[in-house]
Amino acid sequence: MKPFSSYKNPALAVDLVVFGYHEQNLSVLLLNRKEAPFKDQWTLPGAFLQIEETFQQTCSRILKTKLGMDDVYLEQLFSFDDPARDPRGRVISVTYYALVNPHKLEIAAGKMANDVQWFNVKKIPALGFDHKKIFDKALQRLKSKILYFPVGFELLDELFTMSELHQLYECILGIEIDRRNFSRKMLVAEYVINTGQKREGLQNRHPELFRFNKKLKHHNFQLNIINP
Amino acid sequence: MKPFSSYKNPALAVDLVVFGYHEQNLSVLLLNRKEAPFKDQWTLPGAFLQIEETFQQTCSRILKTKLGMDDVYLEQLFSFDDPARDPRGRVISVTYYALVNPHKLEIAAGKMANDVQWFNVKKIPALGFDHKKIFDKALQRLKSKILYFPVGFELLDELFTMSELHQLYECILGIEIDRRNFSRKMLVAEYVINTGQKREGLQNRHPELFRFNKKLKHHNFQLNIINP
DNA sequence: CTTTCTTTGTGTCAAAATAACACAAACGGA
DNA sequence: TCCGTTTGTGTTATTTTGACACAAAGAAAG
Repeated sequence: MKPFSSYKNPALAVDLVVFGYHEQNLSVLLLNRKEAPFKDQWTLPGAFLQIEETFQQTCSRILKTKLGMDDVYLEQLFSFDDPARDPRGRVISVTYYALVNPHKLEIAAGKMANDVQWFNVKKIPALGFDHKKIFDKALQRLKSKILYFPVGFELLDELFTMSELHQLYECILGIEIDRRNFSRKMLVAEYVINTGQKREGLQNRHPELFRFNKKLKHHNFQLNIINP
Repeated sequence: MKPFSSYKNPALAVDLVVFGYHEQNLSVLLLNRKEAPFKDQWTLPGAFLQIEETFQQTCSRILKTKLGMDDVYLEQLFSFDDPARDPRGRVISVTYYALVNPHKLEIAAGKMANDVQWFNVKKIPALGFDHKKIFDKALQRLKSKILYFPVGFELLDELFTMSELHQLYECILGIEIDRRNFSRKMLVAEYVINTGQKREGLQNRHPELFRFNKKLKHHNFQLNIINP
C-alpha cells in the first residue's frame, strides 16, 4: 500500500497498569528493564503495537509473554503524547489498566519471572519514562470508577465476605468507611448477593459469603460511600 | 534518528468532536470531505499528527485552519484502533472533544467555510469512517461528565440565567428536570453565583444573571439531578 | 389603568436516604 | 465458663430529595 499520510508516523507503544489485590493491599505489577533506556529501572510492562494488532491484542500479548497472564479485565486509560517521554524518539503511548486476582492466576510468585514484581501502590519506586504519570492516572481512574462500577469484584475471589469487600474499598479509596453503612448500601443496591454459605476455619464468628450480582444495572447506579 | 522499533508504525490521526449550544439545542460541527475516501460525506474534523506535535497542538491546528477557532475547552476522549476503520490502511485515531460557545467565536455562520456546518445532535447525518462511533462516545462522555463537572459553563455565556442553565442540562441529558429543584441544587452546591444583575429587555419577569463559581471544589461534588 | 398571560423566585412537606451509633450473636482460645 | 474479637442487625436524629403551591414581575392587550 502506498503511503497516504505525508507525515512521518510516531512509534506507538501500549503500556499496562496491572492492579492486583494482595493481603489487603492494592499493588501494581512492575517490570525491571533489561535494556536501555532506563536499564535496571522499574517500568510498566509494555510493547510496541504491531501494524495489524488492535490495542487489546497488544495488551494480551504483553500479559501473555511478559507476565504469563490471560483473560483479565482491561480498560483503556489514556494516550500519552509528551514528545520527550521516550529518549529514543517520538513514541505515543496508549495505556490500559488491568484488574487481576492473583489467586486465580498461578503467577503469584511461581511462573512470574524474577524481573517482574508486585509493588504496594503506596510504595512505588521511581519509574522510567513517564510511567509515574501513567500510574497516577490509572490509580485516580480506579478510585473514581469504583464508586459507580463494580470494579472491585475483578480483584476478589468469586465468593468473598463483606469485610473483604469493605477493606478493598477502604484500601483503594484510602479512606475509612463505616462498616455497617457500607454493608447496608451494598445490600439494598443489590450490588452483592448473599450465597447463604459461610467461610469456615476462621477465628471468631464465621462470616457469610457473597457473590457479585451479575444482573446489576450499571447505569443509574450510584454508590455513595464517601464520608466528608 | 535510527528506528528503534522493529514494527511498522500505523498512521496516527486526531479527530475532534466539537460541541456547541445553539438556540437551546446541542450541536456538533461536521465537515464535508472534498477528497476520497468518503468524498462528499460528512465526517468529524481531523488531521494526521505531525511527528513533533502534541495531541493538543494537532487539535489547535484543526480548530484554527479548518474551523477558524481558537482557545476552546478540550478533553481527550478515546483512542480508536479498529484496523478497518480507514480504507486507506491502518490509522489509529486519537480523539478529543471540544466545547464551544458559538457566541464567543465569530464563526457562527460568517467565517465558517461552507463545507463546515453545525448539526443538531439529534439529526446527525451518516458519517464516514467510524466517526459515528466516536460521536456516540463523545455524547455519552458529555452526558456523564456534566453530572459531576461544570462542563456546561463552557457552552454558555459568562453570565446566564437559571433557565438557560436548566435548559442546557435537559437538552444534553435528554430528560426533564424539575426547574425548582434544579435551581435549589445549583445554589446550595454553590455551583453558580448570583451576580445581582438581571437580564433586561425580555418579556415577562426579568431573570437574575448567574456566573460559574470558579472556587468550586470539583472533587466530592455530586450533582444529583436525575429523576428516575 | 386594569386585566391577562407567561416566566421567575421562593416556599412547603412528606418520604427517602444518610451518618453515627448500640447491641447481641457467633466463634476460638484460655 | 469466660474473654476478646468479629459479624450481623438494628435504631434514631438529621439531611436530602421529589413533587408540588403560590405569589411577584414583567409585557401586551383592552
